[in-house]
Amino acid sequence: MSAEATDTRYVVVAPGEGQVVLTVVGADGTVLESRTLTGSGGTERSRTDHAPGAATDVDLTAAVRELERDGVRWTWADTALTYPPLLAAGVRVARCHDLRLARRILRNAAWLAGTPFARAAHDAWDDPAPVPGTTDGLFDSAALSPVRGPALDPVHELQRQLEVLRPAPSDPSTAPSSAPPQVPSQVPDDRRGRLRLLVAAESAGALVAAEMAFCGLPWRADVHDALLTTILGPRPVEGYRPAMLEAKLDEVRAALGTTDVNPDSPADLLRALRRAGLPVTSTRSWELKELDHPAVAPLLEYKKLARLWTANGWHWLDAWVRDGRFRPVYVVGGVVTGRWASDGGGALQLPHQVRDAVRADDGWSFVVADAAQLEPRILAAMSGDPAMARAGRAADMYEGIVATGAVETREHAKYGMLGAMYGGTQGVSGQVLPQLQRAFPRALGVVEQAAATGQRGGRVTTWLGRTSPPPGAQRSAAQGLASDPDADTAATDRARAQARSWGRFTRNFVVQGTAAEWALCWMALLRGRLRELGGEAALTGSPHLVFFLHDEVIVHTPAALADDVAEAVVACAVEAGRLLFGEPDAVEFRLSVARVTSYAQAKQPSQDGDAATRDQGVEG
DNA sequence: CACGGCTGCCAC
DNA sequence: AAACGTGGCAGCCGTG
Repeated sequence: MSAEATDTRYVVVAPGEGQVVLTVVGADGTVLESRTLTGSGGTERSRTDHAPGAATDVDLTAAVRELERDGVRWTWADTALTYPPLLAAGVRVARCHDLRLARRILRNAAWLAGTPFARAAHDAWDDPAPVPGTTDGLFDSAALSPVRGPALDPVHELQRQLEVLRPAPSDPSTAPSSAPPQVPSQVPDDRRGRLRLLVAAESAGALVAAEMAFCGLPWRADVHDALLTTILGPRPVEGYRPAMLEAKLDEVRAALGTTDVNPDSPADLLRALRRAGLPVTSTRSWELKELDHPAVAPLLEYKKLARLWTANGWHWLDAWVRDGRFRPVYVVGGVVTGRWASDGGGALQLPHQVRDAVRADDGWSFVVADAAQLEPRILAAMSGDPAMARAGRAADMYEGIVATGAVETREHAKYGMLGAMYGGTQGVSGQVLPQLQRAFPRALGVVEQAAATGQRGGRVTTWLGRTSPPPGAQRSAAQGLASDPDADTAATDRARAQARSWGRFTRNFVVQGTAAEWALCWMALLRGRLRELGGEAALTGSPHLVFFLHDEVIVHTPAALADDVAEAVVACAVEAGRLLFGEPDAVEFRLSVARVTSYAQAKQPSQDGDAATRDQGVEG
């Protein structure tokens, strides 16, 4: 993930009608060479799987294989469109530059405000990527796709992005290349360097996402089905509830003295509960839990079972698991903070209940690794708070905080820190906040400052320069109203509440977003190491990433390599910390690492919160 | 009947 | 411990 190399050569892939143009561009933006690939006779493919931006008629694979040996950075509009066909043809690439993902980051970057790049008029590069596979007749997105139009020249776009990211010539680290057309402004080179790293990491993430979709998460439908049958009863006839749900529902109805309550309708259920004399204001589980009534227990059980049935039951299995693999669609950068989102399949919310269906292939293992207390460690690192960094070198950071004497118990440390990062004010969070502020003024200052900026309507940035969106029009309108002396108090209160809410968002943004950057770097580095471990073997025949969830990865690996993989995962976590925050390892990014054959054997959430008993992994 | 808002719960 | 951050998604229910 060497984002900095000045000798990098970019190969821009520009698909057109019946041809693909490959343009080699130097790090200074100079076009070095270009070649046109045309549909070679005989191998012409059907256009039925035509995706916009993908090289459909032209076989790219040979050219990619050849140029890949030179270590180039592949540059294309959308990794999600262009890379999957290459993977299907057995081709992998080491590095890429995703123009659309980079564009979004750079256009929003507050650090680049005032540059010509930031001020340029909106164009189609700012539009969302076309959706792959939407190619039916009238709404053929390929035909409509601006990617194919003359207006969107990927070479030109790369040149613009390289220019805005290029270090100023005064920077001693800059190679004395021919004077680049200078240069947007007084953006400090340090910031440009961070943005270069962010763009490289985001692009690497796009490669990982495509590869994970290609490989899929190993999923045993038979195990899943057996699990459902055990918990819910046999699969019911379509339109009927499973037996165990009906049984619980009978108990609920008996206890409430009704025969016809629909437990799936909150309004109906609420009425029935109140008729039975229960003083509830909603049907939320946590509210019901407080009540002493014979209907409560079976109702809570019903809700639990119903959730499993509707969200991850047989329908889900039919829809999302094929040939022993679960293939969710990951949306890189889909969350404003830089976290990934997913589209369909609920990949970001796989309940622990069903994780036993995630099984390694015969002779293979999973290495499941999860960053321990990632966000507080990130806050310690980005704030440079020496006392909190000391706590962040402990195996368990919350114990580390207790050891500084700032708070009494691990629970106080945990909920205090979570509250500080989320903007909590009530309960334990609020109580210990002053203690944390006293002990860690710089760290708490970072989040307080971010909250204050957001509350004023300002924007904040992560460590690498991802910038929060401007407050919505709705908020601004409310603000305007609030400053109007005639505004009624209700409107004023609403405006204040909205401002505070935006402050909580920006408070969390800087930490969550920087944690996402660490995780991207971690995964990008790991991807490279896994490729080395795999040697010449194909992606699915060697250790490969199969799952990523904010601060957690799963690698599917031949069992014989599992120990090497576990070591690599830990090494990459350390390296990711250095990449972002520099050499000294002021904070240690610890992992818990498990070598398992079922995902369910990896950490379980314990009932009493976040067990301090969890093992702290192989780096011990 | 499609769509969107709302509720509630899952994940981190 | 408490109802405080980011999301996805199923089902209900009112609206056009």
